[in-house]
Amino acid sequence: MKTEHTNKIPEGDCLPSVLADRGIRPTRQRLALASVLFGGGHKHVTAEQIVMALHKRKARVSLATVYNNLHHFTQVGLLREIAVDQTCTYFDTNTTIHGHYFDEVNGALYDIPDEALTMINLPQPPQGRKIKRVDITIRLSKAEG
Amino acid sequence: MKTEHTNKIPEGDCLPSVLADRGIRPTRQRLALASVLFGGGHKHVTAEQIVMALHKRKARVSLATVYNNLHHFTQVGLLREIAVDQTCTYFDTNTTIHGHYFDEVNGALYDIPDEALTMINLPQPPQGRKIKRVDITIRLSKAEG
DNA sequence: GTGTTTGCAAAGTGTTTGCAATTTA
DNA sequence: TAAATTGCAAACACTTTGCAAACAC
Repeated sequence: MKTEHTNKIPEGDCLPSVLADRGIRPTRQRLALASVLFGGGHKHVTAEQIVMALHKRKARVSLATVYNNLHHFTQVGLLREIAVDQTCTYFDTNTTIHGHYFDEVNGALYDIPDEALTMINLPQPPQGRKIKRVDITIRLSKAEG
Repeated sequence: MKTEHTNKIPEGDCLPSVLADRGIRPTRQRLALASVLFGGGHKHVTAEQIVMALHKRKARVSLATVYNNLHHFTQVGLLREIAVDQTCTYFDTNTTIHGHYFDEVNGALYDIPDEALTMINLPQPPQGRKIKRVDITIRLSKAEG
């Protein structure tokens, strides 16, 4: 039997198996991280936000470990990196192709509803290359007037 | 004979007026910068590349001044910033909405032809916000065998 | 002359890395 | 016990800033 990598990630006791299925050792730090990330609903998070969330739960995980594992999770397809701007890296628990609004006024990042944006003719990659990721970001600023 | 494109920024003696039109003082450094940026065809550049290009032309402009003026030019609409990834900021002399390929193999950044990618239903911005910028980036990696 | 701009070097920011101690299987 | 993982602090790369000197008008 082969594990299905659906977009839905189970909660609670299932968390260790989420990691195990991808060949990742379920350490205390990783379980805490997974619980914050996959504990309910999709999220857009920065490393900093993760550390704060962990701290609130009294789970001490160093910033370096958070970074290492966010990248580790990304490599195995549990997360998707989002290029919003150069000052800060966001990770998205929704790994499907979809766009984001980035609100410059308050730094908020949220999904563009699928029905609000349609792309057709996603182009073929050039020779010898494959599409690794598609980033679509609509930056918002304060409407004047 | 070559026909000049219409939405190109004029060269030579016209450069000072490009700046003057936007209320920017045409200093030696800014003219050199404008000449590299707008000297022919649209370009995607980093601050580092600009400094190297200027150096080749024996025009000494400090990195700080290049950064300051790239942002200054962006503010007045001569350039558009592109969020490719967090390690480096690109500026585009083509300020219209269009997508980019970013080739992770060699760091190259180039336009997606208009006909290769079509977006319909560009969404309305939420209440109190306006769309400041649309970033569409397709990241390419090596196609494995 | 007056306000703007420049350039240097220092400071800042988010991220990555080296390595000894710890933990997992 | 062997290999993987963690955490700290130092290193990093890119960008911004403070300020005196130079420049544009």
